[in-house]
Amino acid sequence: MKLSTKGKYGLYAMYYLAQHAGEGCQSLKNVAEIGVPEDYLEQLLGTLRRAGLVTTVRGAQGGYALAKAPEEVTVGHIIDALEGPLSIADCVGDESRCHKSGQCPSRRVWEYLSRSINGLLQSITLRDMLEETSFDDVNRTLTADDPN
Amino acid sequence: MKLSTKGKYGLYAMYYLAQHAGEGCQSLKNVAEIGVPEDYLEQLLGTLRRAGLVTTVRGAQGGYALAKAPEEVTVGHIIDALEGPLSIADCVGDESRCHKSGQCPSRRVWEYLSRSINGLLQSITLRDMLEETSFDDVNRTLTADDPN
DNA sequence: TAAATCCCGAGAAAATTGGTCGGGAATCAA
DNA sequence: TTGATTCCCGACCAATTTTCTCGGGATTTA
Repeated sequence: MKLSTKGKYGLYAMYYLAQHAGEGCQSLKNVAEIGVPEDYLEQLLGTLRRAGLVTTVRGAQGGYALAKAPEEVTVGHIIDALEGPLSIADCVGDESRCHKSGQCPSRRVWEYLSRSINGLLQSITLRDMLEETSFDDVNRTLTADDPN
Repeated sequence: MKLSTKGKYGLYAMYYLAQHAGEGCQSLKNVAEIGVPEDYLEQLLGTLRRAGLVTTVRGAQGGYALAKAPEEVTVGHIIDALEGPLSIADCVGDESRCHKSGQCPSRRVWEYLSRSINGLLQSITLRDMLEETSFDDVNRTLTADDPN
């Protein structure tokens, strides 16, 4: 089980922008210094823009910047935008075969996991990353307010 | 972001075996009633056997059974076996570029997420699924004892 | 006008997933 | 012993997704 690099690349890029917030916008070429192919990164940043997470300025001296303050952007926002929402539901095979889908234990497990993982992802902001706190110290509660 | 069906199929199969524990072993054909193509399921069960999660009996009247009690098998065991361990680490690009990989905030996030999600997966057993308790009621702690 | 820079869609290459097939090996029952 | 049942295993393939590339267009600055 693994996450694709899309989400990882996206987080690197967003973190880069967070570090350089206040310095004006950063060109694609600058952001690509994090070690991602420019042409590919451009696509990802386009997606992040359409998701409302970054703003762009076109033309010379243009570039990318965070659309919100670092404390308002969570890891979950970034991953959702790039990889789509965590989806593990959808009963196996045709639904008709799945009578009592409401109580299906496997489904209940998936739903519980979805909620928990989403809560986890939503609990970490770019601000948290900028500060050097250890995440483990934080006593995070997993009460997901956006059950997906 | 999504889990593949492999893990889901595997969990269905293991749950089926848990439900029929004590009835002797179940043939592939029986297990396939959960709605998974037989030939494909056979592969998954083979993987689960090699992971030590199921035992098999060959020959007529043979079949599959849980290798351990339902309370000893976690969702994490099943998903690890079928999809490999949750891996989101591995610094982007060539390592050389990633000086101070020890403190890299993105890496710290991935590692924290890995530990948390693994803890979550390990906290649910087949026994939990057999009993109709709501997972949300359980106040689960996310202290992963196997940081992966 | 020229340079810088983002925007966008069309793909191509590689990896993964999901599924199929054919034959072999073990066991049981007649 | 023979045949039916059932698991075992490797090879293979189709579909999908991921990762990446390319070419040209639009916008802005100098």
